Amino acid sequence: MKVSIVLPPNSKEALETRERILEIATEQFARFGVRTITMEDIARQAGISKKTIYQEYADKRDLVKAVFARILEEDQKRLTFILETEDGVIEHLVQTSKMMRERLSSINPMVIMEVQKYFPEAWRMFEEFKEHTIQTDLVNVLEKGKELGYFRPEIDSLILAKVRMNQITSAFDPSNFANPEFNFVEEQLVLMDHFLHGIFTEKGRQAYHSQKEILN
DNA sequence: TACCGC
DNA sequence: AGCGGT
Repeated sequence: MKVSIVLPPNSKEALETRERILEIATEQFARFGVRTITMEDIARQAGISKKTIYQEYADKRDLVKAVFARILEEDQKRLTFILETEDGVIEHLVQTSKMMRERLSSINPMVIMEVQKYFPEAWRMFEEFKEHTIQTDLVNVLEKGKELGYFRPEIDSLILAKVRMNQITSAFDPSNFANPEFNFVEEQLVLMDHFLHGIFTEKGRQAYHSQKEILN
């Protein structure tokens, strides 16, 4: 039996078709995987025809890329915004770990493997994001944190930014996912915590922990 | 919605 | 076989 999702008859068309497709795709891909969800599934849930989807997106790869691009963009905005506020270093760190937990635990880990394997262009976008945005962001936080006395003054921001990036990358290694014991989200959070405690001053450590109490 | 081809 | 694409 087919289950059809009935939407409010015309929820004001507040969302453009393109946007609706993107939202449904984002949610469905994250929950069930980019391979198990078909273009037809998305069309059905959106209450439109496949043809309409293909008017907005050239093909499935294009749609997967758009989904990823949007997630990355949103996260980036949230993070740079925090760092632009005065000080903001500690808030940025705690917010980052919160975002990672929320984001990663809402994504079926299988999706990560599928995208690496079957949607290399979308994966490439993620890698570029890592290499440019995350690295730049890290160097900025590290520098600012040093100036404000949260991190030990002798640390090399660029080297440590790269170390941190390698930690992130290593947790994404497909061989990890083969192990059922492996908790992807937990590993990322533990690695981040460990990294931070290696560079905190006492002031930084305390600020981090009290900020965590407040925000989490 | 039917259909093709991978 | 079933999905992407027409």
